[in-house]
Amino acid sequence: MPATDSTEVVERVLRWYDEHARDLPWRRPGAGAWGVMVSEFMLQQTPVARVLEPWRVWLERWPTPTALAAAPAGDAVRAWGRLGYPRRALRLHRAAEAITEQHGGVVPDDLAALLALPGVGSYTAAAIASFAYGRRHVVLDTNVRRVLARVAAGMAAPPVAATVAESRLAEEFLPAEPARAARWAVASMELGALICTARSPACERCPVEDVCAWRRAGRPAAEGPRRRQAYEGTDRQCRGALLAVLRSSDVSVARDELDAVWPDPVQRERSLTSLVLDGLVVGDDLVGYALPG
DNA sequence: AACACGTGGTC
DNA sequence: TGACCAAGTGT
Repeated sequence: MPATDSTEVVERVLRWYDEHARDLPWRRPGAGAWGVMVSEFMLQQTPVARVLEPWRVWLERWPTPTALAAAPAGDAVRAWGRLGYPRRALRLHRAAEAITEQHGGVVPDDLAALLALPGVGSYTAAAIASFAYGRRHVVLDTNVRRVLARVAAGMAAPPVAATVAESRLAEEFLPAEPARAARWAVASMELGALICTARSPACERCPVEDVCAWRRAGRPAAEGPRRRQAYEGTDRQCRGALLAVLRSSDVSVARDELDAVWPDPVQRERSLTSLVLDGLVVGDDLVGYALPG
């Protein structure tokens, strides 16, 4: 058992959530499992504020997995807009095809079937099963990892890579009753997103401040600085520049038009090749380049 | 295990 | 002002 009284923490966080939950569109009853799934794809590494509008447009245009599967993959990539990581759009499209062909057009409700879908990893599978279907699963995203690290372990931040200890801890907090477990999953995420934030946590408004191990220890700083990945001048930035050209064009784009947006020819070639390899771009120097039909 | 993979907002 | 951060996945 953790030193922290998990039952008490869960109880208080659920009560806090009752009062402070954001009214996000994918949390409304009408959103459906597909609405939840689309939101989870869009929210991978992307802030809520930037997802709201693309999500609304997406669901209006493709209300079901089957509707999306019937559209060209390029339409999905274009509709993804500037959310970032456009491979997610491609994976979502491929997942919609798989759901259409293998699951009768219905988003699966069990972990194994969800995990088999492209772009669905352990977090997203648990999130869909929990949020859309009320199943009991540990939903361990960056918010929950941070909340548990602080409340129970007294650390400012969770380990860089997820550990079995974290999963075990999360399991101890998970209520036995499925509906309550699902509620805890979304509530603990919300606490991490609104109160127990990475930068400047609002402990004074936290429902579990007085039992938080990190708060009690005087909010000690994190261990070492985490080195982050560079972006400026990388292939990622180059790919983004190339794809931006193709996103904004309805017709095939000539090679020299792509050459104009990135100075280094070697990196440009490498990036374009990787985009084609990913399936985000189709074409060649002869016919030009475009998003996949 | 470590790295690739976009983009934009914040302090 | 640039470094950090945002509901991860795939290799």
